[in-house]
Order: sequence, then C-alpha cells, then structure tokens
Amino acid sequence: MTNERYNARETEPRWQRVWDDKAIFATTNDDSREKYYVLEMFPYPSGRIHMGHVRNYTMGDVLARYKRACGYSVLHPMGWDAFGLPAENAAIERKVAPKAWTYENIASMKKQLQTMGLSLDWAREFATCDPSYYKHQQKMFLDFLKAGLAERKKSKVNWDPVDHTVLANEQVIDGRGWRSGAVVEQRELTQWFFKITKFSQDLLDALETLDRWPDKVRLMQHNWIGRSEGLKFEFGLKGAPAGFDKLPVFTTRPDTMYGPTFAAISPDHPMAKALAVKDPKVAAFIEECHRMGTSQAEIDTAEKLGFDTGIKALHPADASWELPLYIANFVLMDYGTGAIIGCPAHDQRDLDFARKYDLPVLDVFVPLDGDAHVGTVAYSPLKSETVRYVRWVGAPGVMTVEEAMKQSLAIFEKDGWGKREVNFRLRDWGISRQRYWGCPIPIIHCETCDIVPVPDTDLPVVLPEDVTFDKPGNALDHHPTWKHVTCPQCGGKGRRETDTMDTFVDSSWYFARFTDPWNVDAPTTPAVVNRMMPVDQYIGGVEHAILHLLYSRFFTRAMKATGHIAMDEPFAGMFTQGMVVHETYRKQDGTFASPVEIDITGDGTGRKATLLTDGSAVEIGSIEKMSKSKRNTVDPDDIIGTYGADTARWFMLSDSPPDRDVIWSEEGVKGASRFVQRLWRQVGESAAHGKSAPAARPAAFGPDALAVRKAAHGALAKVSTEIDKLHFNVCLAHIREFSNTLGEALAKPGTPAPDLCWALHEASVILVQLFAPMMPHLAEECWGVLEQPGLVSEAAWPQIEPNLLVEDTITLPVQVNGKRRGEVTVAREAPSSEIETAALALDAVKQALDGKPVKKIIVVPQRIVNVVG
RNA sequence: GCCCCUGUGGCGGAAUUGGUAGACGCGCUCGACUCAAAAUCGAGUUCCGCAAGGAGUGCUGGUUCGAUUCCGGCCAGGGGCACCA
Repeated sequence: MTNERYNARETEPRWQRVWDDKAIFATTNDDSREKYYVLEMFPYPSGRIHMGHVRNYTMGDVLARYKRACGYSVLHPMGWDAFGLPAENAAIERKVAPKAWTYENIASMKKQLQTMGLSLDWAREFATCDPSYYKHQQKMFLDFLKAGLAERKKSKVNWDPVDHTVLANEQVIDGRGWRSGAVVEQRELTQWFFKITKFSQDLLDALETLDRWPDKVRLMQHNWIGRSEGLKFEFGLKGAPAGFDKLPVFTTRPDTMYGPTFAAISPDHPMAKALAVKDPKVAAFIEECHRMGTSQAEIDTAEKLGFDTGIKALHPADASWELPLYIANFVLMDYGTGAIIGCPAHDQRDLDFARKYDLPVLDVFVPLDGDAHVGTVAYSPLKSETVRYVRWVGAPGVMTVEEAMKQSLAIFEKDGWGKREVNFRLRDWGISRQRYWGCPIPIIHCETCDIVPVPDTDLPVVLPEDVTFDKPGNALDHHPTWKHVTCPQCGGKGRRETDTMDTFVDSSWYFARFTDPWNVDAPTTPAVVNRMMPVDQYIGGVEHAILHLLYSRFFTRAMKATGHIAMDEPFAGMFTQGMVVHETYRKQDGTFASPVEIDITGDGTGRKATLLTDGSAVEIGSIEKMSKSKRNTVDPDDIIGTYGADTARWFMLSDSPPDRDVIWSEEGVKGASRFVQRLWRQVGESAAHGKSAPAARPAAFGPDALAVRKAAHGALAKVSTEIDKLHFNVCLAHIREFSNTLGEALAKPGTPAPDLCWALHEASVILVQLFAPMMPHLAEECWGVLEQPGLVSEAAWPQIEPNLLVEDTITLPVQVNGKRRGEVTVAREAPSSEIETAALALDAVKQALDGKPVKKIIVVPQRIVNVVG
C-alpha cells in the first residue's frame, strides 16, 4: 500500500516519454482493422494554447483512446492552420518575418500540447504554410479551374479598409469585417471564385444524410444556403433605353401578381446604369444609394428611396396594365434578377415604399388594416373591383398563402407568362485576398495570352521571404521582382497573380491530407484517403458551423469531381463543443483584474474578492467567455503546472455537457484534483488486497464480492455507452459513482475474504481502464501498481460480463394514484398477479387507499406498480 | 421581422426517451484529526413543517393509471438569418 500523494509533475512527463518512445499512437495506413478517424479542428498558431484548445483536444483524445482500446485503427492527427493576417501584423509591429513568427509559435504550442498527454500521431503533422502542403492546394486550384469549379469574374466585393483586403460574404458580420471590425465598403474588383453555387441543391439535400451532426448546425447551413421557390417572368417595357425590351423579375409570391402597383430595379441594375449615362439625375440618385452604409443599424433605419424612371412595366397578364418603374434603394442586385414587382398590400417593404411615393395599394385578398398581409393569412374571396386582372381557378374563399401561391404559380406556368424557378441565397465563394501570408494563386497574367495557369512542373509557386511591410496593402504585390515572369505559353512578358487564397481554403481539405501527408506527387493517395475518410468524429467550435464546415463540404465535392477523393461528405460525425467561460473581476477604477491578481474569501453567497497587491475590494462580475480584454483567462500552463494535465482534463469534462459552456472555477479544479488523489489511494489499497487474492478466478463469489463485481461491470456498461454518445459529463459521474461504491467496500473493517480480494482487484483494474481515456498518466501509474502487463494505453477495453448486469430480484416502486407510497421486492420474472398481491399487502398502500375499492392495478414489468383507487 | 434552441435545488447538471425527480460534482452545515489553521476523512444538504404530512422540474391549460418527458397557449433567456422580393 502506498500512502504517498500522487505527484503528477513527476509521472506525467515520464509517461509522455514512454508513449513517445514506443510511438504507440502512430497509425499505419496498411492496418487491416476497422478504422476510426477522430479529428479536432486544428489550431491557428497564435503562440499560446488557451483553455478552449484544452477542452477541444481533451474530448477528442478521450474518444481516440477509447476507440483505440475498442480495437479500432484510430487516426488522430494534428496540424496547424498557419496562414493568416496575425503573422503579417506581427511582422509590422515586431519586425519579425511572418514565416519565422509562425514556425516559432508552432514550436511553442506543440510543446504545450505535448504536456496534455494527447494520443496524437505527430508523424503526420504539417502546417498549411509548408510549401509541401500548399503545392497541392495550388494543383487543386488549377484542377478546379479546368473543371469549371473556379473562375475569374468581376464582382462587387466586400472591401475591408483596415485589413486592405476582400472578404467573403460569410466573413462580413453586421456589415463589418469579421476580423478587423471595420465597416466594410463595396468595391468592384476582378476576383477568383470557387463555384460553390454549383452544389447549392446538393449541399442542401445532403444535410439530410448527416444524421450525426447537430441539428442546429444543419439548420444554420440550411438557412444559409437559403433555397426559395418562386416565379420568374418578364415585364414588357415602354420607354426603356435601347437594348432593354424585357425586364426579368423573380418573385416568391406569385399570388401577389394580382395586385402590383409598381415595379422597381436595383441601383446596380444594368438598365439603371444605362439610364445614368444619359440622365445626370439618375446618376446622382444611384450615387446617393451607394453612399448608404451597409451596417445593421443603417439598414434598419434606412428610408426607402425611389426614382421614377418614367418607364412603364407592362403586366405579363395584361399589357394594358402599366406600372411605373422605379429605381429603388432596397432592391438588391445580387438576389433574383435585381428587379422586383411591387405589391404593397402584401409586402411590408413595398407598402413602405408605396406610402412614401403615394402609390395605390391594391389589396388582392382581405381589407388592408395597418401592416401588409404577409405570412399565413387566410384568404378571403377576391374583390374584383380592386383588382385589375383576376382569373382564379377553384372557389374563391379562405385559403392559405401556400395554397394560393401554388395555384397562381400553376396558372402562370400554364398560360406561359413565366416559369417556376429556384433561387438560392448562397453566393459563390470569393477566395482572392490581397495579402502576403497566404497560399499564392498559381496564375500568370500575360499581355497576349491573358490568364495562364502555372504549369504543374513549376509548382509550388513559393512565397518570397524577402518582403517588407513598410506600406499598407499586399506585400507580395510590392515585392520588386517576384511577380515579373515570362509567360509559360508565349514566352512573353507575364505578371504573377499577387492575390493569395482565403485561408479558409487551407482548412477545407487538411483532413484529407492527414491520411497521407507523405505523398509528394498528389494531394491525396486514393487508396488511402478513400479508406480513412470520412472523419468519423469531428470536434470543434460552433463558430465554424457555417463557414468552415460549408466550405469543407464544397471542397470535398470539388475534389471528388477532380478525382482526388471518392466521397461527397468529409465529416460523418460532427460535434460542436461549448466555450470555456470564467468569472470577471472589476477593480475599483473600472478596469478588469485577472484571476491570478486577486484573492477570494467567503462562501458561495458571500464571496468577496480583493486585490492581492493592496487589498482593495474587487467586484465579482458576470461569467463571460475567456478573453484577453476581460482579463478572465486562465493559462493552461499554470493549471497543468500546478495540478497536472490529468486534473485539467478531468475537470474540463466533468462539469457541463460538452456542447454547453463550462465554467472554469478554482473550486472545480480542486475537486478534480481531490478525486485524482482519491483514485490513487483506492487503487493502492486494492492492489494490496490483490496480493492476498487467489491467483485464479474464484469459482463462486460471496454477496460482498458479487456486489463489487456488479458495480464494476455496471459502470463499464454505462461508461462505454456514454463515451459513444460523447456524454462525457455523465460518463464521469458514473466513474465517480463506481469509485464511491469501491471506496465503501474498501472501508469495511476486517480482512476481506479471498473472493472479495479478487473482486476488489478486478474492480480496480476496470476502474483504471475506465478513467484511462480521461486521465491517461494516472492510469498508467495505477496500471503498474496493479501489476498489469504492458501499458493501459495499449490494453483492450474490458469485456462486460452480461450476467452481472441483471439482478435476480428487483425492487419496484408502488404508487397509489400516481403517488409513490412504498416498494416491493420481487423476483425479476415474477408474474403480475404476484406483484399485485404484494403491492396491495403493503400497509402504506392500504393506508393511502383509505378503504376505497381498487379500480385498477397497472404493473409495468421491471418498472413500476400503480394502484388506482 | 423570420427561423431555431433552452428553462430542473444555493450553483453546474442527471433521469434507461411516458414509470421512484434531484445521480455525480461544486458550495454550504455539522463532526473527526489539530494548540490552531490549511489539507484530509465522515455525516447531512429541493422547499414548507417539530412531526405526521404536504408541495415541487419557468407559468398555464390538456392527453394519460402515471408527464421534467407528449400536445396547446403564454413568459423569460440564448442563438442563427435578415431591405433575399
């Protein structure tokens, strides 16, 4: 028996070295066992890991270690999402080269990750800024180009004036750049795009098949893709400029075609531009529209503005029905056709516009009172006197909006005025970034040949390292020589594309690269990638629910189309973990204090915080996401240094369900630390009993030994199913419960009988295996104490003895009229009649019935008895 | 505005998917050890009540022998999308 406290600082590095020396977490690609691919979202090498990483990688590690024990060939790799703006900012602020800065950060973060004891296959490690990685990305870009999945087009882009770069729609949040927070401007630029919209319908449909994804994420993607069905038709035009004799329009409300009073086009519509050339008033109006901001507040408060062009739009059903055509600021060019039909009675925006410009409101259906009738309003009989054209099939009367839309759409299609069309909100993915620290786009612009792909033999196009950041904008573009090349086609003067790829491209296929990062000739090795992919369980933050996950789904499809992979979906299972949050502390001057700067006294309700330096009071504030600005971060190094990685890992998993936020608290960590010591003690005591246990398994077990064995195998069964469901908090509760039971058995006075000794030792071995995925270092140490062969990290998951999971006698609760009054203990297979008799014989039941006759007895086998009086 | 999720002790949360509500942990209370404190260990801890007993899963109706679980209405908190026609 050992009385020494468990010393994580000594054991953890030791076991990490053992695992490393034996390379037990290396995965070979020719393993014949069934594969299981566990992946956590790889980190950006900012320099330090934070608690979010600790949580993310602990979850993945538990699963990886568990699946390994279950006999799978587990792939669990790690790498670095290494391109991005912070490296350039560091270059500007600290005069270090982006490359050097990035690789130094990788080195120090890797060291930190290694102290966590993760079961990673480091042999597969790469950074996306390695030329050996982005070489293949450039190749795939060219493949996509050939396959029509990438193209160059002029487009209005979101321009971030602070970062001096273009942003994808997905990267603009409330009209601001996702990184800089600057108000985004609209600019017209020629850009490279990935044609994600080619897969709009497929990306939407396939969401149905992703049954191991959170509903929330699927829903978000569903809405983001934004499919809407409607009618596309054309207005005839009177008085339009040359070349515009028809105006195509898309509407999702064909039923409102009976009551339009105007038509409108976007200020960016080609016809508006044509008008502006001739009419300075139009030009001025368009200019005014463009001045309007795109921020949320500005859009909310923006007034509807319109300019009457004098042109008449002719209703497709009746050319004599002329509608005034406006240029209107609220019409978007990039949705539908950039033109709308205005029916003020049934659209709030149209109504606002009509009121402002004094246009009639023709109610198609019900009398108008106040706001426009939208949504699922029931339809009243049509009022032909207010409607210029009515041809309704079926009985006029009450019908739902859906029904009205369906019927009117059918009429319009039948009469040939328009066609059913599907529109998506999803836009093509603009990938050009005017930044240095990214993957170069392998294109040469030639004066005679125009766009020329860099020949495969010249790949990778490597980033130059001698760059300066003394002026704003793209350092790559500023480089004196890099971009000047000869055209590979004509040998004439050429210029390299100086835009680099959006860093989301880098992270859109790294999971596939992990399957064979050694392949120098191709991005993937088909035989390998098609065996190892898809990722069986992907784990990461919900903040990537749309961007990264949607791009990866697109990229996998594009890789399939170009022969680099044979599947559509990269992630069979997806899990979004919650954040790590912490209390905030506010000093008297209003600034925040860090947890290490304060001292907390008092109990749960009367807790008081004071500043360590001068003892002044500190206000304990709200619980927030850990952030530098709130100064409520906790450094993983400090925690691991003080308590050990196992304690940190255990606490990360214990308190909250993994998909919800977890509150990091000093008390909680201490609780985890206590448990580590408790386990160490229990295992020590059990090991001592093990020494006096018979070598062979006893033929029979007494009641005490049986109880211990039942607890062990019960816990084994529960823990197994809960890990599979990623319910780590529940899983840990079961382990603690089992430890409590074992503790009680160990605390019993007297010398245990041989069969109990055997059972205690068996139970301890199982206990150690159960917590090994969460606390692997402690488990290895205990494994040795219990004199088990080899490493627990390589041991097979224990076999459940099913006969220990069923009880011969069971205790059933007895209710009277739904209220619990007592319980009966009966044989598991006892017939209902016997249970009824036993239940009615209970004094408490008789008392509760109070002499009333029994109307009915419900016996649910092995569950409950309910006596209805 | 549209769409979605969540409401359980002082706190984080369990509950075999309709069957003993509060597992497990944190905190707290009492006790042991100690000159004392920390640490550790043990007992208790949903609320009201001395007790018998009663109430109780945001509120409110309903279905059911039985509802935290299913259905309707409301309230509160959180998230996503948004001049998308």
